[in-house]
Amino acid sequence: MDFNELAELIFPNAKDISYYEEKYPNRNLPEGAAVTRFAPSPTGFIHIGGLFGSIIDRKIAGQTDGVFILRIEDTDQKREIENGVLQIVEGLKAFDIIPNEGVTSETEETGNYGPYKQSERKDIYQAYAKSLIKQGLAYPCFCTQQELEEIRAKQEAAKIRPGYYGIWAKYRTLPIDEAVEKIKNGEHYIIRFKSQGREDRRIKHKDCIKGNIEFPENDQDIVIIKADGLPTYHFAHAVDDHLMRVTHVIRGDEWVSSLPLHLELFRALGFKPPKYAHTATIMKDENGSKRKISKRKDPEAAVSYYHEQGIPADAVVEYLLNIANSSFEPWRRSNPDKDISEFELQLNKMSVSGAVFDMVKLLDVSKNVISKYTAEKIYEETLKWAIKYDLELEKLLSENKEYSIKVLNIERGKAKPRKDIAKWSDVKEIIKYMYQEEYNKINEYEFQKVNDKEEIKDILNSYIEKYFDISDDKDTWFNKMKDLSEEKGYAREVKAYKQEPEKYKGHVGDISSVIRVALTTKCNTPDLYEIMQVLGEENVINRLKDYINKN
RNA sequence: GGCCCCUUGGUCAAGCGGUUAAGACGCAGCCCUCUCAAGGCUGAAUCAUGGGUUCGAUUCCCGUAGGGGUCACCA
Repeated sequence: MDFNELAELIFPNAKDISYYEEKYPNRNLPEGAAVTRFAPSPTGFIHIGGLFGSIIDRKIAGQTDGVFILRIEDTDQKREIENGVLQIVEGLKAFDIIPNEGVTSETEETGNYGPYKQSERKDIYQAYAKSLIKQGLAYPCFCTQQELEEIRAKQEAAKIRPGYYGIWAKYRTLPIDEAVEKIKNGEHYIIRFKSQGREDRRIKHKDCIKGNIEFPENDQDIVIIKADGLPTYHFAHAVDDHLMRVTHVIRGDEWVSSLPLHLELFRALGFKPPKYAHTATIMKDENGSKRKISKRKDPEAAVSYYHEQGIPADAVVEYLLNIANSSFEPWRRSNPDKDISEFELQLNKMSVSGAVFDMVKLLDVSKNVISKYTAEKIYEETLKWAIKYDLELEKLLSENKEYSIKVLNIERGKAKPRKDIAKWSDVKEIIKYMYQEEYNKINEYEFQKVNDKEEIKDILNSYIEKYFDISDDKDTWFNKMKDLSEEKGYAREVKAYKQEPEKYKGHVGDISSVIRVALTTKCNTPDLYEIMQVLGEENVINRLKDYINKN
């Protein structure tokens, strides 16, 4: 009996690996083109960290004219959820991340290096496992769960490194004949890698982000094929990334500790290892201390949170890009209108330690992103959001499309656009009073400095009678405000008032505030002149008279 | 506990042996022909710690502390 026969017995139908090597040839890509992949498990909605990684993947591939693959790692069937793949595909699409190759829906995919779901690649993994067995680099292990636990218990008692390695690897030296006999007897087994590594030797590696790292060699005989015939992550990683001709493996830094294993696996399989880029974990600040952002504890860990809040996908992407390369922000500043695909991301400029997720900063980024949108776009996006999350707003917007766009256009579309919307859920509060039926519902007027009812009514009456003319241009309009101020004993200029406050009842700002509040109920609004223009002559007069009559 | 990584203001960070230690968010104040959102200006605020090396360390080396990751037939 020899390794060949053992391999045949275990995987009688597996093809020779040369079949796959030919089927998935080297890619014909320009020099320097990067092939990247995002390889999530279909276990739920996309996590902010997953989104972060996929943005990096997309960019690195995109800026080198390479290929970005979406592969599904569904080798743990216990953890799978229904529609898991679709959630990933749609989740990425919402952030405008479209892979060039790989899975495109629950059942479809595109590209010549598939299948892109690991559960459909069983034959491939087995072929490579068989090849390893033939070379004496893998072997069947018949340990039961209980035996494994016993080994661990002994190791713990003796205070030595736990694991399946060296003398603890019970079946690594089992004579082939005995292994064959056990298999023929129907004993359960899995396939382990026969590590050639030694713990007292060290290996060096250069990570694209972390730089030089050094650690002891791997000597664990890890499982490569599980009892269900599917591979473990480590084995699938080596086989898939080799066969898909991936050049850059970009993944979270929880994987760095398995680098020695992966490197050894690539060598044993005769593969050229890819470049690795281990990205720092996004953290959450909790009472002053950092911890990994958690799907369970932190709502903002799930990308669905941003949809619910109405934070535009562009903004989230820009914020994340900011965390990825701090040079993004100055770039954006000097290229306010360029597409982010023109920004060149550098892996070696990425932070090695995890950044605390900063919602306040995200909102600031978002505010800037939105300020560049047209009123039409804001209308469309807000409506889309409202359809899902605020039916009242949805009604308001869809019943008054033209008018709403005018409202949203106040102080917009110029060199210094208004920056008061950070998320779609802000919009309602900001524009509400511009709609008559909503205005009617509000009974609180936020009068501040001038709050005597008779004084207010007097100012409003005079304004309607002597000064208001909707066809005035802005300068004329404002001069009339000043005239009104003067008439009522208020300073024409704020400065004049500040110099001699005892001479006046207030200043022109106080007068405009009275009109502003009567018109909008609010003391803080965008430009009053523009508001009046959008409201129109009739509405302005009605609202002012309404106030006078009601009070 | 073993192994690996990390440590510049409240947060994101630039820096890569000699700097008044950038910038952004946030905060405070002032300015801006009406409030607010902006915008402009100004300000408070940082090199975890102890040893080395060096003429000189935020920067290089070692230790300490703190933080993170990882030690599965999960990825």
